[in-house]
Amino acid sequence: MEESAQCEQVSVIDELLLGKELTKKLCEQLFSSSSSSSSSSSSSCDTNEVLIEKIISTMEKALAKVNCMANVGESKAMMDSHCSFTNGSPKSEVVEPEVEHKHVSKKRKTMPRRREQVEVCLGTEGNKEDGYSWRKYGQKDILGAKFPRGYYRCTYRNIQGCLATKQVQKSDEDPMIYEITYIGRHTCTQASHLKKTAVPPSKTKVRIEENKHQTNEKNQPQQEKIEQPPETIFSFGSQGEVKVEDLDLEIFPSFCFSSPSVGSENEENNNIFPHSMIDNNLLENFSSSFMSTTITSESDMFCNWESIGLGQSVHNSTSDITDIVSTPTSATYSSIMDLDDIFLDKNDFDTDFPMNTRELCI
DNA sequence: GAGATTTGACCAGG
DNA sequence: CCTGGTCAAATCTC
Repeated sequence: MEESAQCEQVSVIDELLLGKELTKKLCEQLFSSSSSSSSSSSSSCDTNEVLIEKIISTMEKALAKVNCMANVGESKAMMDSHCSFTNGSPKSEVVEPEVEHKHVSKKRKTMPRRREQVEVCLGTEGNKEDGYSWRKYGQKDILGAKFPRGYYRCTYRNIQGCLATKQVQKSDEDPMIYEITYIGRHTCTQASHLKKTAVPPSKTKVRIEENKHQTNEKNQPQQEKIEQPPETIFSFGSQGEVKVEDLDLEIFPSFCFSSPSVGSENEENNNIFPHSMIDNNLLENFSSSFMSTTITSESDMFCNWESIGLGQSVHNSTSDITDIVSTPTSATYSSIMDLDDIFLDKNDFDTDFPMNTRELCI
């Protein structure tokens, strides 16, 4: 029994390593093809798609094995407690509002939920840059942190029972950076509304900065609080980063964008990114799939994944993603929670994943 | 006056 | 017992 489990584990690792290699290959291909000529992607696209299919296939195999192992092994308990989502089984979804209310727990920490963390460099308090309306309900000095952490919940919590919350904390290193941790998903109407209208918050102008050279162009999404001069900036790359972390699930430890493109206004976004950030096509894909997105199955996840890193060259169905976005969270990925240890190493992504959004998305 | 924010107290996990 | 997360009364803003 244990031997077979070990064999399975090895084969899973093999699958994942293969996936990693394929991903690298794909990245190299994407990077080189887009940097050489942005318009001649048709030939490489075919190859890319093949690669993508391989990657997806590899991942699905690995996941199937992991699931299999999990069902047999002792990790099942962990899976269950971690809102196991064995392929869409509604049996144990993420703790739903009713459940949370019943226990009236003042600590949400232990509740299984998906977390998203955005680390943006921006000049405002970061309260509404994601387009949702939040209400502050607490502030706490955190041990070891210079700045207090602010606790926000969805404004429509009482009205619509939306339990989305977020925590905003200034970075110790750079006070201009706010670490925002999103907990739970919006179940309120603004979630779906935002997806369609994506009304940018008003007032303060925001622009994307590229390596300290402000690429202030046509798009200047706005923010609500004007505590900053008009120079409110979102930065990416070397100065600032957009970091997405699924703290509980840790599929993608982090992403760093090195050079954002300034694209046309995107109307479709339902996510936690500041509107301005969505100007970037990649971010649209990225955010749609990973930020407020709910991943409901392995295949969904990999669809998302494919839409994230590969930008437009691969992404050919926004409606799919939109559908995914509006799907209830049921965290389908507990079975691969720890995969980043063996596959999605942070450094690998930072260094091996050449996500030059300008290259990819123009 | 309604809604948002502040802030001290409370609660529960580790 | 310490700490983080939440509550809720007081206060502020529009």
